[in-house]
Amino acid sequence: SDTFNILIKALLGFNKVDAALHLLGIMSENGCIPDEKTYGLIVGGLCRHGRLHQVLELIDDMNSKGCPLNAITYTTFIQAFCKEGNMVDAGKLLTKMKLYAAKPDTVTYTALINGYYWTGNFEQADRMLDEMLAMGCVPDVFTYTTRINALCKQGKLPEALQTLYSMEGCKPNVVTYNILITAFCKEGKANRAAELVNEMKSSGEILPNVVTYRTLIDGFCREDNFCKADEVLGEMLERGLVPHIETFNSLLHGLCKHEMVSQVSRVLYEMGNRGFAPK
RNA sequence: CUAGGACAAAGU
Repeated sequence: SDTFNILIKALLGFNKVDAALHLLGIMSENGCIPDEKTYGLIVGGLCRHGRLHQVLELIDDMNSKGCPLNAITYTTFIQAFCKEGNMVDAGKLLTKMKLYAAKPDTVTYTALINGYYWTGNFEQADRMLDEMLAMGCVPDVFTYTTRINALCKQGKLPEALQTLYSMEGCKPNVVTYNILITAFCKEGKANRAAELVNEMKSSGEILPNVVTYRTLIDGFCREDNFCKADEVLGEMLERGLVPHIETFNSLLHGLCKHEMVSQVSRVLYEMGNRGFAPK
């Protein structure tokens, strides 16, 4: 069944979910028993395509074959509901999962916490975190980052920063910082955001990525600080990162408005260098 | 040797 798992994984990589399902059938016909991973792969594929009803059918099939869902597969399924914003079914699944002695872990809880806060249910998100800790699961970067995101979305930036600086057992990464950078930019504090970028750089291990730069450039643009935005673009290009065409456009918009002609031509030149055609 | 969880996306 290892062989089949490799094939199934490959098919799913090409989004060939039906072909993978077909292969699952063939497997059984040939007396090859799908294992937990086989099912996990297929559930993941179905979830990614929003075909949650078929997952339910598959679960029946699994049960009849004496192969109950394991923790990973439960989590995959739970997360699919979270992504749809269907926290009712996500919560039901969690209950079921606990009943079946498949212990929810940090990944499971983080997915749920993220789901609750995206749907604006911050109280429940906090409760999930409490439950997670009570169950002895250790928060990791993903958990902290999700929590910081929730605080930011509620406008609690001071608390978010406090959380950043009190992380234990793991270190913030570029995503953690990006979330805070976004939050400051949205509050019209692009300068503060830029400080955070410097802070992450000076940590020596975390490098800004395209998301970081794009966020910061947009932040400066919405404050009409196109000089700074242009500076950031320059740094980005120096580092060999490729901005999205929209980033160029939003910057050009501002530079034109302020009649910063020489910089406009320079940006256009840089665009051309990178194979972007103005459109 | 990686089957599951976290981030941005302008102007008009």
